[in-house]
Amino acid sequence: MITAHSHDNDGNAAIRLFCEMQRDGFRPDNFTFTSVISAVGLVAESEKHCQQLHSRELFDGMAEKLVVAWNAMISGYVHRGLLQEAFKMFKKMYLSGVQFDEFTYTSIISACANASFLLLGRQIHAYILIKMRVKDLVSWNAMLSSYVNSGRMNEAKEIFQEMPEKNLLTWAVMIAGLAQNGLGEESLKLFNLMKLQGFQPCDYAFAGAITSCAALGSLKSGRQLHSQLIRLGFECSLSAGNALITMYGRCGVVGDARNLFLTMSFVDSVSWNAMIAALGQHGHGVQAVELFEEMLKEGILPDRITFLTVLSACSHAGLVEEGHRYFDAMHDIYGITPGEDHYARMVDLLCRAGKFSDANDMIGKMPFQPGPQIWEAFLAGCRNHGNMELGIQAAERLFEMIPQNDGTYILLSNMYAAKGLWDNVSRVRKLMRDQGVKKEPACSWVEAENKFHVFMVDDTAHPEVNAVYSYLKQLVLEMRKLGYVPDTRFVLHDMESDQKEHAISTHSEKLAVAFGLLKLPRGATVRVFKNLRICGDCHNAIKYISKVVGREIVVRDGKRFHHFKDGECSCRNYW
DNA sequence: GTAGGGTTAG
Repeated sequence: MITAHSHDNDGNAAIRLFCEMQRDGFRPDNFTFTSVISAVGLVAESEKHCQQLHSRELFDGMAEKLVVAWNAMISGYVHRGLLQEAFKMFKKMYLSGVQFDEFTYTSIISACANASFLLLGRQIHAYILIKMRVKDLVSWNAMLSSYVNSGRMNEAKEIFQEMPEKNLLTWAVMIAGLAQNGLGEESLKLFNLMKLQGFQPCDYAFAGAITSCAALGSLKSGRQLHSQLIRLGFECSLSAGNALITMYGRCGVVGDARNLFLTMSFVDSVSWNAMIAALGQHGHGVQAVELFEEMLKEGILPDRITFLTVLSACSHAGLVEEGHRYFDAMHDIYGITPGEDHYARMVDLLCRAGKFSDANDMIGKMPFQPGPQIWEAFLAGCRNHGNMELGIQAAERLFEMIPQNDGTYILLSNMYAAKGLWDNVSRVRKLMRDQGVKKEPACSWVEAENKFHVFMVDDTAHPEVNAVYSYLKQLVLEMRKLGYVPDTRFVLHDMESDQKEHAISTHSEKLAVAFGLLKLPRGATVRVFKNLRICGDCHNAIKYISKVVGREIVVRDGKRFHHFKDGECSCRNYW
């Protein structure tokens, strides 16, 4: 009977029965003890029917400790989140010479997955791999997801290869893991392989694949996945639906995201957060804020992420007052303590708006030391407003905190270049070289003719690059007639001025835009993606291009979207 | 008598 309650997850009922049993004078045996240990493990300390009953005492009192009892102890600890205790028990078990079985392994793997005890996890993992060749599928999956969750994708791939069998969950974990770790193309390949091997993808696998499309900007594959999803009857899946909202937003079609959001039969706070984020990334700050207010009216509680997205939305749209109001409300009304990330959004909002002294006040009010996030936001704002003095201060802090971060050097060097202080530019560049820091290469890509075309600066690798350059030349002639003047302040090295013009004319985003215009059907919107922030001259040039060709051009850079149309950009130069 | 694996939002 005690076991039955334990199986029903009713730990308290089992404990009560055990107390009765003892009161009536029955002596519990090993089996009873094990069940009760398990029952105690199910219940939180504060909710336990009998506070005096501790699994550890029961365990220590057992005359003969079989593997089952050890397992019950370990899984109880894991269940209550006492991971250190679980590891201690595991070690003790090893020292006592009792052989582990698959129950032991799964509990301990799960403990490794739940914590950042990665080092310990690795030792145990190595041990398990050697000691136990035969594992069941669930243990393998637990191991796989612990690697995926800690971002160790090479190890995860090894495990995935090594697994003697796989199920739906194995595939889903791997597909989502690749998506989250910047390996979108591999993730989509795996999704197709899954189907080829006869597995019908579940909605979690779909969600992972859709997330990859969002990262890559592959609207085409994203739409295909959406229709497959409907055909297979997963239309109501929350995780897939939420991933789709993000995918549409991140692929530049925020209207499609909104349509989906409005027609989904179930939504949760993740859906709301995703939709608010999509609006914010496209610079629709007012709409984002309105949606947030609607969320509150519907009685849905905002969380930390909701506030991050709302503050970002305010920042991209210059809604300073609203930002302040929500920042205060977060703590005062919703009881959420702002983290460094929330403060960083506020600093970003204020600096972007040129309110540096307010930003400094904000930093002064922080209950902890400002970290890299704060100074990065500060520096970016200084760069936008050409505030050299404060920019240098922020950069110095960043050099101390994260000397290997390429962005600091680049922003600082950009600031000097914009003012024509070329000596300082070369000093920063030298410092960067001396520190062994490499700039992440800029690249832009565009989806056309069923594949992605990637362009680097001054690209020579793409097979059709000559056609792109000659088309760009033609475009520039037309643009100049409308008043376009190349802005060479955005070159990073000092050189002769015609060389500077050449240098900016080959920026990757210009190449990708030109290629898209050449290859996509007449009149179709061109959607270009860039890994870093768009360059100021490119931003200006693409405005002119949109006017010359009479087409809409959408660029997603590392931070946000720019919709170019009729010579204007949706960001209204606020970015 | 003991156990366990997933997803979506920034």
